[in-house]
Amino acid sequence: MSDLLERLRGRGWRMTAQRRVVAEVLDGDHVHLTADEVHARAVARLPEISRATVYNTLGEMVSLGEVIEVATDKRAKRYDPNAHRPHQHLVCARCGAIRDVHPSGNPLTDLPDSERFGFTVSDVEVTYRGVCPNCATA
Amino acid sequence: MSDLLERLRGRGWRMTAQRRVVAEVLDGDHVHLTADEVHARAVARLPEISRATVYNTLGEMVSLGEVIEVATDKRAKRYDPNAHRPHQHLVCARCGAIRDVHPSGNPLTDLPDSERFGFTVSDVEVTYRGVCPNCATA
DNA sequence: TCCTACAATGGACAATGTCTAAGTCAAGTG
DNA sequence: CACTTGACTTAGACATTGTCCATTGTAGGA
Repeated sequence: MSDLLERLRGRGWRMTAQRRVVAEVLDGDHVHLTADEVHARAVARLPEISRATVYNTLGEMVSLGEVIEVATDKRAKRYDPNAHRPHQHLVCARCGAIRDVHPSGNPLTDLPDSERFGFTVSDVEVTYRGVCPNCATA
Repeated sequence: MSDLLERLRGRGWRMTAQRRVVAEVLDGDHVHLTADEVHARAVARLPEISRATVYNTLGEMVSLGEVIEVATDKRAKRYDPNAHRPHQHLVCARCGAIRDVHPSGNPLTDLPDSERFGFTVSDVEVTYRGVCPNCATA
């Protein structure tokens, strides 16, 4: 369990009911919700919360570096509260389930200079795809 | 230079003016256009072509395995005609330029069994991010 | 040349995300 | 504790990207 809300408080982030609810529904391990899913869950706790606020709040948490935006599916962006430890993602091609994974080694070193085209490479994002145990038996 | 049009013909794909134009504007190395960009370029050659046709045609080329869908930016999908050789992508964080790159080793082997959660992992997609030479000097 | 199944069209619709103007409130100040 | 102010929230219009469908057109075989 991470502690998204605590991390945000610790940064002197102005706290409101809306922001607290967004942080609460997003927190946890292997959590990768779309903005709409976050909104749906937030509404369950705070019916007046608007879509715009959810989008704004998620965007700010990303800017603060406390939440990561991931593009594991090609439709909506997903939000991952587990920003305190570098990790990659493993996605089920059938049901879309997502797990956080930690590959051995540093994928950055796999890119030789001759393949860098003069870029200053600073980051790498890896998405593994496969079939989860649940879908494999079905 | 790939030869997208030839590959498609070779598969007995029914050829029309629209399909030919889409294949032509998409062909080349380090080409990663969005559907809208493809449409804009196609219209320049064949003004009557509709958006739906471009989407359909791109979707079919992907189904045939002759074009790859990539999600390097988090907005629109991009289409890469270089499907005949496995490769990854290097993206400039400032201008969005995209290069095809070939990391050493197989990224799949970097994921230990203990991190596979019982999945049958079959594929991996890697996006390197950095700043291109052009943007670095500006 | 004619047929017919497949392809293209255009416009409505859907999903996701952004923006704005006006109202509301958290938190520091006195 | 009330006041003030700038930041936050709201609702809904708008923008972008993508999908669907009924109709019209056409590639390619008979």
